[in-house]
Amino acid sequence: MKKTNPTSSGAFARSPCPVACVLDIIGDKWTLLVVRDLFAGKRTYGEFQASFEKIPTNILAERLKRLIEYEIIVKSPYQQRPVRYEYVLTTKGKELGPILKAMAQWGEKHIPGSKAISKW
Amino acid sequence: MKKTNPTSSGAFARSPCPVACVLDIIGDKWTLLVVRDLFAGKRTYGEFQASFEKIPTNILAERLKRLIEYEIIVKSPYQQRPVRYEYVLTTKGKELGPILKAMAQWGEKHIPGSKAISKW
DNA sequence: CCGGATCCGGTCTGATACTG
DNA sequence: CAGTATCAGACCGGATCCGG
Repeated sequence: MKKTNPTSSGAFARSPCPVACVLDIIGDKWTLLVVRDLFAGKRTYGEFQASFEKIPTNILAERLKRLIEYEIIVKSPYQQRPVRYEYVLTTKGKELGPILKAMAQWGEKHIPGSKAISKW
Repeated sequence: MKKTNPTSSGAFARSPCPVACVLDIIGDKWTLLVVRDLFAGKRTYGEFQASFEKIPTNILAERLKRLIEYEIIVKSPYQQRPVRYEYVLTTKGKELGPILKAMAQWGEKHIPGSKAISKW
């Protein structure tokens, strides 16, 4: 088993452009939304699912795997019987903050009605 | 005829989160790549197509339309007989610069081998 | 119940061919 | 050169199913 290649990830892997490479990792509708939730303090599968945008469960599971592979988050049990997992941003993951911040600022300025959680 | 709904755009339009709204506009593999090219000085359809990542022609045409709708770029003829068009960033479009810059910085730091064009 | 895996129809992508 | 048309296959998203 090699790839299963979710979200056509890897297409730009050899691009010399860092923007293209980054888009290969986070360039889809859902990934950054999960990262946003992590910045907002959410940590569990259920919390991600409960977000306003209603990410489908299979997509969420896939994106979490991807984020782990890229070492943007780590998964660890925080409770036994029943076992529960939490997802936490790594240092590398936290450094995505400026991207989210830039997006939020652009959105707040150009999309009426949007209001940031200002927690990046 | 209303829909054609490219790239499932509009799904997050009513989200209160600016990040989600922005991802609705630029949250796909190709859109920001075109914007990147614009920042890099490219202006014509052919120049976008010639980029390293080889965007499919139908996708390019669709994304350009979207960017025009969102007033991120404008299209105008710069030559007659034969007529030639150029695409130029609006002020709103240029303000996407910080997002690209943040992505480029993250990419340069975390993806070995990538080198920015440093022109944001 | 919670955290996911699986199934499946419909939509979108992307390669190629075609047109002005 | 600047797109439009076409079409198979990949992917999304909703529903459902399953293990602990």
